[in-house]
Amino acid sequence: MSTPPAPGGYDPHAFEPFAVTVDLAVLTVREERLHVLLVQRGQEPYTGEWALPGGFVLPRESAETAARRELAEETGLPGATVAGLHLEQLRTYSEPDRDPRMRVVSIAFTALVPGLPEPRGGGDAVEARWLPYGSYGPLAFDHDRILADARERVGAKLEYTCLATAFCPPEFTLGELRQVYETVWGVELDRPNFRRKVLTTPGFVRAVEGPPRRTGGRGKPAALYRAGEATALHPPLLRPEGRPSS
Amino acid sequence: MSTPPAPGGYDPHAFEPFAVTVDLAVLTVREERLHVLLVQRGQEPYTGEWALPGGFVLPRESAETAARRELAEETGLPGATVAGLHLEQLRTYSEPDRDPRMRVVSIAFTALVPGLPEPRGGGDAVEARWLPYGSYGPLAFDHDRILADARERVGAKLEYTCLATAFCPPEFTLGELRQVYETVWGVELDRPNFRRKVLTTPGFVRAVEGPPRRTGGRGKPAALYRAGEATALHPPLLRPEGRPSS
DNA sequence: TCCTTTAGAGTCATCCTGACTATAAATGAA
DNA sequence: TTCATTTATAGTCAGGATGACTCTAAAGGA
Repeated sequence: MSTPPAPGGYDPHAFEPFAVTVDLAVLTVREERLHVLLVQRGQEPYTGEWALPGGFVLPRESAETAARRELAEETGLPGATVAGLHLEQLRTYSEPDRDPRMRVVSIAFTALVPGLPEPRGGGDAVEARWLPYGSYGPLAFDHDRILADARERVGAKLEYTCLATAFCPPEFTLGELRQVYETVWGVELDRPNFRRKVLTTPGFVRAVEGPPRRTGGRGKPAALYRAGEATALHPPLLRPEGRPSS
Repeated sequence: MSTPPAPGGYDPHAFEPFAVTVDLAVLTVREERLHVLLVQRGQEPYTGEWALPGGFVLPRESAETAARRELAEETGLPGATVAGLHLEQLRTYSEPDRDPRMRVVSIAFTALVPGLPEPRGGGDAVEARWLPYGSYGPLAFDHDRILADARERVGAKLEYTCLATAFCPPEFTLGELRQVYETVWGVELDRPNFRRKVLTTPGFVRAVEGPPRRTGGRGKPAALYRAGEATALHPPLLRPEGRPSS
């Protein structure tokens, strides 16, 4: 028998309840390093420690709605930014003792973002910050595990989807796009080969009209591109060797 | 604020609870068709309709433990079979109205199995059966959606993992392995090319010693193989064209 | 005995990739 | 000013992987 002790009436309060939360692994590339959006907890348990943004799903919300709400609350990122964010479900963590308070099942999401404004704390979070991946002590709960899963998933998706453009601003150079791959994979890629692959994959990127060029960098100015309409990479762009998961 | 109305005390009964369930998309290949393990519901809601096996996660269980328990209960499959089954989390479905009774969040799993004994009903299930994918009316809840997601995921994983051997018995012919790909993808593959790809991928399959051969089939007897130690396919075995999702 | 079916060996042209070379256009240092 | 450095971008070339085939072997069924 699998039904909890509420045979016919489904009394929602008759059995020990689960809490359902969402956690967000929001990743970006800054200064050639992978960065993670973390918040400092303002409540028990793990008060003062770094954790992924997230929180309880409310009674009438879907998990994705809750994820956007919590992200906006805890990081103060602009509403339009959060609304337009591409969220993807990572997996659900349900070990019985992952939260010391009570039984909490957490649905984890991953989001990839280009450079964003500095976040600020809010809601249950004292502070919110971009930190380089791995540059922090152990996170609260099982959030280190979630983050590792997120990184692995993102690394894999870069191979066979056009997801890398999500890390870039609306207009970007091929060098910036290559940086995304190099940073997430932790390898160096051959520039001409990368360029060839991206440009010969139909719909991966679209050249921006006229010859506008990138300012600021060291070398020769680069042409600008926008994300194309393709979502999948056929054939894929495989990372060299097995994964050297930095 | 995201914390439910239990600021300091975490009274588990103080707010409207969520129920957490698991649902299983168990797939196999039978007679050149993809089959799904379904149960006929013995309880409200959707009494008498076909649904995925599954049920409530108990207070001290992880989702995966619950999935195995429910599968054993509802289908009567042998305990050893269920224990050794490779379960993979698919995703979690959390739309507020997906269950008419109350708020239910369901963690869906996918399992790939070789030919298995006929299941029987049990627990909340009146009956349990293998049905050809798509050969049934609408399923209970959002289970059609879950099943479609499972098929898509499995099709994708066949490309870049060695997962196809999970559909095969311990010893199998390359023809049987090819059938798995053809059935899940809904395409025909060139036999010599498929053979070359499988045999030149290190660790995909291991030839069984001595020249034992397959009985029963029409044509020339085939050599037998076992699953190798590899789990990933580098480079992948891509399906032809875009997905003709049957 | 043939026809059909499947296994399995092998060929060939094409595409894709990794490794390189070379040139152009910017910045910063000497 | 000049040069070294950095990055972008155009090519080349060989080898590997793939798709489309052909051919032979070995079984069962008509």
